[in-house]
Amino acid sequence: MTPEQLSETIVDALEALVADGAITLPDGVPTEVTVERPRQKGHGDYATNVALQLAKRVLVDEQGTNPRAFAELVAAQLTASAGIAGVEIAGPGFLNISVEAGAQGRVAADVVAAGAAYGASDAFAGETINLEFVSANPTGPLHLGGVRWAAVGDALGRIFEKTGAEVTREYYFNDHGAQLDRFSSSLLAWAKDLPVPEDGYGGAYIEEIARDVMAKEPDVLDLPDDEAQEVFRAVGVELMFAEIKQSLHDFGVEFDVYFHEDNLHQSGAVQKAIDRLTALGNTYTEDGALWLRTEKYGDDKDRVIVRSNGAAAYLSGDLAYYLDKRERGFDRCFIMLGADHHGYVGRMNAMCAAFGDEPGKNLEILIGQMVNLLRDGEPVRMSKRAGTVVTIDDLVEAIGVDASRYALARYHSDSPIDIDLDLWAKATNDNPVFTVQYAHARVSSLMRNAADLGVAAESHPELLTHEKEGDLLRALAEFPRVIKAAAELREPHRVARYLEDLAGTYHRFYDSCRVLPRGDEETGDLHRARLLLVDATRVVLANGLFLLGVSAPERM
RNA sequence: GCCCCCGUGGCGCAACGGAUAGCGCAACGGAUUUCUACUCCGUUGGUUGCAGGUUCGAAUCCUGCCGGGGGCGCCA
Repeated sequence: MTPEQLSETIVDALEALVADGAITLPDGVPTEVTVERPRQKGHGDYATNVALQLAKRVLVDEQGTNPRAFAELVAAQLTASAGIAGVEIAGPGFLNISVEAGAQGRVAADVVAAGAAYGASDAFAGETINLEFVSANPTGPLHLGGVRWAAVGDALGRIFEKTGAEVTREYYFNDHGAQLDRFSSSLLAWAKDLPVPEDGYGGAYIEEIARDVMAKEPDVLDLPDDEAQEVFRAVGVELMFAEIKQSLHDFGVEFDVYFHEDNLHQSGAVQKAIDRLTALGNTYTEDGALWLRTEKYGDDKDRVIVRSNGAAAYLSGDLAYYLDKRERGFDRCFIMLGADHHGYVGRMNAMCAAFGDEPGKNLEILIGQMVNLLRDGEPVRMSKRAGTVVTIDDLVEAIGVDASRYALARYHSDSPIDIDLDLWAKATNDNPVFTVQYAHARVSSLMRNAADLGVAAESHPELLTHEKEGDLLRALAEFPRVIKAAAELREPHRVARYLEDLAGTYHRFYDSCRVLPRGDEETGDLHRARLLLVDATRVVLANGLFLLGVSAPERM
């Protein structure tokens, strides 16, 4: 019996009590109730706080009651329900519920039958979601700043898809404005053997790109400087686009849309967005510049969108981009940024409201704290100007894609993280990604052995009565709720933590429950039932790793 | 000065307002010649930064303080 099914059973019990006239619920019977796994052993398989939640609103004989008295009524009704082995009242009015072994054991067959689909739900069905993440400037290779969201954003996308949403992954190239002048002048400076310009970019990649541009356009240095710089800009940016896309592809992240800021300016979309906001009365002119009334919608102050020299300010691109997404039909637009951009949250939400939309719903901005790398216990320092940049490719080269993605996705994005490269490269149990992948390999090995012995999995739910079998079944039943919570809270790390728990639970089961027959022992139903449980574990480990974009190896 | 995030055993972290705050590592002591030992069991270790408040119930919500990280342009 899964928590969802138990919730239904409890709702049915409440309805039966109402139908019998035992209680009155003026606000109606809830459609679902909270069912959780008790932390403490001895508190049953599941616990619910319905009695505490509803006690204030329930009437018995037209009178109010207290949580414990109400709990007694629910417990009596529930005890008579199918699949329930026992109910105890504890503390202020918790109901601790034990489930019959047969009802519990069916989970294994359900998981295996669902296969890759196990864990899916319709919690976000009908939602059209746009996820914008990474969006690093095309003035250099992808560095560590954007990498966290590459892993977490893609995982979140997979989680939303698993809960029924339609997801578009999108990357915004800021290929408009002064930074590209700095990029192209840096390339030109290198080509002409001049020092790195003020505010320019340094580093080995500038040299590489400049060389590549010169290889493609051998006569570039014969042109006047301004024309030469234009060639370096056009060709250099194309090369950067290609390199960034390749890095992301190698990282296992596929974007559906690469959106170019420059298009918004060329197509008139920026002007259209500004006109829209002006029509809504949310702009004004002062000191020769055009301002957006963001303060009116909760920002610290108003923001310039067209500078007094006539140039569009950076925010104007964001206005047009947001409007474009909304017009493409996205109900929910997510933008994932690093902590160094948290100052944008206020103006972006205000911008959303200025269009008449609802910040937090139509536009949701997620902030991820900083990532640092540790090598030999020492932080790896970065300087963009000196060119000592740690790139996504450097990270992958050091620990591989699987460990990189797992390491970035296993922490709450509100916490800054230090990635210890030595730890994440280890093949031991203190490396979390190893722990989970190893469990999958161990399970796969067992399945192979079973096939060699000719033992086939079979469902015998009533035979799975061992304590460790119960632990494993309950853990497997938890998976859909973990995914749902991860989606609702935008917290993919919950999936990783769950998998680590599951791996531990499996190891404990494995240690005390022999699965395959030994020697010339005859194969029995318990062997087959346990093998089904092992297969179910394999399914959940594989499905969970998939959500994180991490491979599930069959051998290690 | 203002804004955002964080503060939980020695270390790294978890816990959607619920019960005796969990997990991994480290430390100590055991099991087991193993269906992948890259395993399992046990022990030690906490006033959840501090002080108030809300609640039947607070690590979690609110206020103030202390400490750490990041950010505050008519740059992009």
